[in-house]
Amino acid sequence: MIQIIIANSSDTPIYQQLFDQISAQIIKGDLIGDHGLPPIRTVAKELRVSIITVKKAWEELEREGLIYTVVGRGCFIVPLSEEELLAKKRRLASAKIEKDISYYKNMGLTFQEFITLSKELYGSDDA
Amino acid sequence: MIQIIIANSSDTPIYQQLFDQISAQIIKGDLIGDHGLPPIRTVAKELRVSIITVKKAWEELEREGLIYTVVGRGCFIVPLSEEELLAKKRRLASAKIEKDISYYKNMGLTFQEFITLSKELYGSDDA
DNA sequence: CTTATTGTATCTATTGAGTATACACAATAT
DNA sequence: ATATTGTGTATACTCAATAGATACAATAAG
Repeated sequence: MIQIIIANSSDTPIYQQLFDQISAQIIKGDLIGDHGLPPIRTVAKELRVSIITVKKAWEELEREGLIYTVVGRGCFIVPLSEEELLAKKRRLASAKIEKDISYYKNMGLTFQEFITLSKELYGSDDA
Repeated sequence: MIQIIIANSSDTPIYQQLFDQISAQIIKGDLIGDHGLPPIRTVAKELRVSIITVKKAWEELEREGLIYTVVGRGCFIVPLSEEELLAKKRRLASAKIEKDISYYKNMGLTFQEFITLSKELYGSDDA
């Protein structure tokens, strides 16, 4: 089942929060393919959010090839192999990392400095 | 002299673009301390932008301790030692990296994956 | 075929951020 | 005094995000 937490205080738009959290869960394999998502009306109601907002998030998910839609039936998670999930993850991550890095480079941060800071801040998963 | 390029097409607010570019130039040492910035009216006029927008950017720069203001005289770059500049750079970078990383972690990206992708995308300054 | 369910489309409306213009005020320099 | 520069504020415009409501389209279930 999908788990979503909306932070109205956040400066991140609600539809973006939805996309981020659901795409993360799909990519992590927490939401298995073929599994159906709840009707957007239901999601909107439970989260006390506009249908439009949910729709917007779902559209992005579909654009990323993570869900598909059948009018009259509902929205479903695209069944993806482990390999495909990994590719999706890399794709989403790369898009963001690329943008972030251009910012770091502009401020004159060298790769070494970047790595050093990242290591400190990543919370030591490993290395 | 300050060099600024405004991209109206960008989704980044103008005042943010101003802050980013000027703070970067200060931190890199391109703008030397004690040096005065042009009057905000002048900057606004040359960039064809509202004074309010420039003001907003300048306020952030002041908040970061990069410039200081004297009413009636103008705005000036805070003279900082190499060491202090480096500290500022780390501070600004860390703030952003920390936010970015929380996003990567949420999408289930391990530190190793993150490093691998970063290495590919940083454009090989070094290693 | 009828009815319920679900996604789609659209209209109207509100809120807030970002931005612009203009004018008056405060502090400093000459 | 006068010019220059920063500050403050009032007004206004645009756009993204969001909400509420209603009608339509496709599918499912009976």
